[in-house]
Amino acid sequence: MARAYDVDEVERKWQRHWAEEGTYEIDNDDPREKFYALCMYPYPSGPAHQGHVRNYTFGDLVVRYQTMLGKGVLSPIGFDSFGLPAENAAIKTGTHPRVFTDARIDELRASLTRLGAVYDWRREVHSHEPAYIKWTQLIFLRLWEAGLAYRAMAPVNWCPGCQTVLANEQVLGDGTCDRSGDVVERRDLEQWFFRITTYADELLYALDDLEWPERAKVMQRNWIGRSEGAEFDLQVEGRPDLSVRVFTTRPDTSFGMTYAVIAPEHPLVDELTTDAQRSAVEELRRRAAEETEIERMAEGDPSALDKRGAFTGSRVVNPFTGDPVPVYVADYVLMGYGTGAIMAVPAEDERDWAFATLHGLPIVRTVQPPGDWDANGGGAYTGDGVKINSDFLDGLDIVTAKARATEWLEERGLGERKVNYRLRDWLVSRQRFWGCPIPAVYCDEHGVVPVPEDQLPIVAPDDVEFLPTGQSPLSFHEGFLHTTCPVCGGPARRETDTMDTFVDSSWYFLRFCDPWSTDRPFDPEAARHFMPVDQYIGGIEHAILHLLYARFFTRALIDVGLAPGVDREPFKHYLAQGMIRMDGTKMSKSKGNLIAPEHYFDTVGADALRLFHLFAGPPFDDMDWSEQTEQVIEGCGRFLDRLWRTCLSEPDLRTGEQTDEDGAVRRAVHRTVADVTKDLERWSYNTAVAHCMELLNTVQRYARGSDGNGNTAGVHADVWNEGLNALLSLLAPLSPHVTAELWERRHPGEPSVHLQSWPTPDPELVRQETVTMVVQVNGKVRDRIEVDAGISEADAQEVALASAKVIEALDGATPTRIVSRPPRLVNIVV
RNA sequence: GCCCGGAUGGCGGAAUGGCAGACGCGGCGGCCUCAAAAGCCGCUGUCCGAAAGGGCGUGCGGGUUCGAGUCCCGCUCCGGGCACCA
Repeated sequence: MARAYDVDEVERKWQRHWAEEGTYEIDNDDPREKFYALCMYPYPSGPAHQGHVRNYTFGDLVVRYQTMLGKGVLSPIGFDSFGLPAENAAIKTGTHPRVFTDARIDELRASLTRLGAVYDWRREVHSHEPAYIKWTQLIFLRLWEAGLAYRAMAPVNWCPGCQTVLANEQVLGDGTCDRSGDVVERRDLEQWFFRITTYADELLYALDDLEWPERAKVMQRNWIGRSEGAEFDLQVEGRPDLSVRVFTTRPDTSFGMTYAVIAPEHPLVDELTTDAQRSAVEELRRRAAEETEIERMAEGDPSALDKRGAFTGSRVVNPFTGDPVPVYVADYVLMGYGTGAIMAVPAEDERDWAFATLHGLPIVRTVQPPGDWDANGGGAYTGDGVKINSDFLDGLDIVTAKARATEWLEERGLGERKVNYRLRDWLVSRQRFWGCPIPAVYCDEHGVVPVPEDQLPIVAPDDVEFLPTGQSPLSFHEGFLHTTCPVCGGPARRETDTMDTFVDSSWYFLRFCDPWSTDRPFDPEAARHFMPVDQYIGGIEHAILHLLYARFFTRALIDVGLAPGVDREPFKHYLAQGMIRMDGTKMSKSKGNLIAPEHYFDTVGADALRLFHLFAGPPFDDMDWSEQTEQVIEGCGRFLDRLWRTCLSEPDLRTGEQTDEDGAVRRAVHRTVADVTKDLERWSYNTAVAHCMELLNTVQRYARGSDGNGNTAGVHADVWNEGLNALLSLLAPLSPHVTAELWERRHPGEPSVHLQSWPTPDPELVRQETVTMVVQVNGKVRDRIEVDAGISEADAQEVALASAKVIEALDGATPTRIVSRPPRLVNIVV
């Protein structure tokens, strides 16, 4: 595509200029009102792909726009540089993960620069650098000290193909590994956890005030999964010393409990199992233990599950009725939630209903279902209704009955109100090399002991062997492994596990506020100044994990004293950018290479590619990369060519009095300024581009009229300059290179367009003078009449009724009603 | 199964309850040119009509309203999230 200007030369010139001038560097004591613009820092995977381009184009637009608004914008960037791909590459090729990663960082940094994205590069951080590791480890120690980090036995995901433990997020919905496709196994290992559950309620309730996309908030709410109910003891029949505690969200249904269930892993299974039942129970437990996720899923959908279970031989007493009911062991009850035991009420719970019918257990309804319920298939009824068969609860609605039943338990000291969460503590141990080492040592005498802070950072040695053994290479490195106990000085062994990389990304935005700090993770004053992030941009795939962890971490850092006074919510606005798809699927790497941004930087240039990403559709929507995409990108290049030619054209300019056409063009200019400003404020980037295109069309038509073939009075110098200046300003955050170049050529020696103030529209000119008034008869448009924008209701009606087209449409009928919305519309109803 | 989104020309997409289809892509026609490319101008929802003009039209069926792409109720299809959490 032949271009109107040397795109490559212009873009490189300005990229160099911004870097040399330090235009977007900001000091911590900057006096301007702050604005913190942040894109999720990327995992360095090599040159940018189109997903990056989209993300960082949105972010850069915000940085430049807010700067022109006069804010002191903090625009940092860094790299999420720990992670499995680098370690896998090391196993495969022998290259050290750091060498591999540093090379990928250089590539991605170069891509971002070519995109024209601007940052305060002095603040760049890499999560694998000792200067960052040190503080991640210190934070770990402080959380440990505060009881927010602890060690416990836990089942973990083990991938036999990768020979390593996986993070939960690396296990797909069907229980397979997202890299190798192998079925993930469960293993019990002692692991490190962060006590995120302490903050469950706060993390839940604070969501209400966040300006986030609703679906992201809903995902977090579901993930936290708060449920209110009651917990109480079921006395084991004939065993006054033994009871089973259960949790229920439906204490109102207690009179309908016809059996109880405990999880196969429940500690009381052995005690409750009679000799006669032992072999059946053992068989069930064995199967449950061996069972993998995928095998359980294969049983079918939950509603039709074979509710496998075995009778223990014991009975417990229903405290409400005094009746004994049988206790079963069944794998549909999970040890990890609630108490690992339930009262089963088949009439009001679908799972219990399925189990009860399969095992021939009685069913007692305690809520009156609708009259046609059983006729329409029946089953468990979980809706609202009147309580029945429930003694003192009879006649009540469910909400009242729940409260009454809970009170009844509390009065008798049998149980109490209880809130449970689906959210579990965050398992942070990883049996990997390429992550932040956990700063702990094991001493035979003193157990697990924290590494003293003055010994940080603990950095992994370079001379390790990368083998797919399923253990961190650190555990074979004698020099690293052996140390001394900080308490007694005796021989001790280092922790060889590293931290989940989500730990690194849970506080990087705080480090950005003060990346130079050498005596603490960051200066709280700097964090107080810049936090919270005013605009956070990144993929919705991080809606739960990263965003939840970061919200937890910010609170935890405040509470352990590392960030006093900092806002407890790190991200005020979150723009969840949509994914780029090809053929309806998420982009694969091989396909992604075909549309590599570098190719477009070389051909149409970064400005046109940016404009395309902004123009293609709403930023939160997924985008299909199709055959047509190429042509749309070229269209964006054509637009910039026209901009170039128009800005540098030299029509004959006149001065003096302005004509009506001059006035019309001026009004178009000011309306565009108003429209684009509004669009940028509401993230409607595609319409902002459209409005700029419209204005260029208007200005071009205006100029062309003066070429001799139009019927205008020619181009007025003031109108011409006002129009082009506004257009270049409005486009500056969108296509920064070409606008900077054109501005410089039109205003030699003056400050760059990027240092100009964002234009403000003249309200007088934004207001329309005349408006096309629509006249409807019975809601159908019959005429369009140009009227004064300030027309009165009476005049509007008069004009409407005088219209020949309206008279014809009325055909002599008398209006029964006239709805007037001057100056836009009059609707005549007959 | 449950919970969110979404459905508008050939395509991407615009439209505070008030002119549906802005802007762009593609297509058609024209100008320029020896010719092509580039550029420029015009047309481009659909049906009827030579035209003027008119009918119909925002997934489907109802409703509210003077007026519905927009609000309400009931579906269909597509996308996403969660799926034995008691």
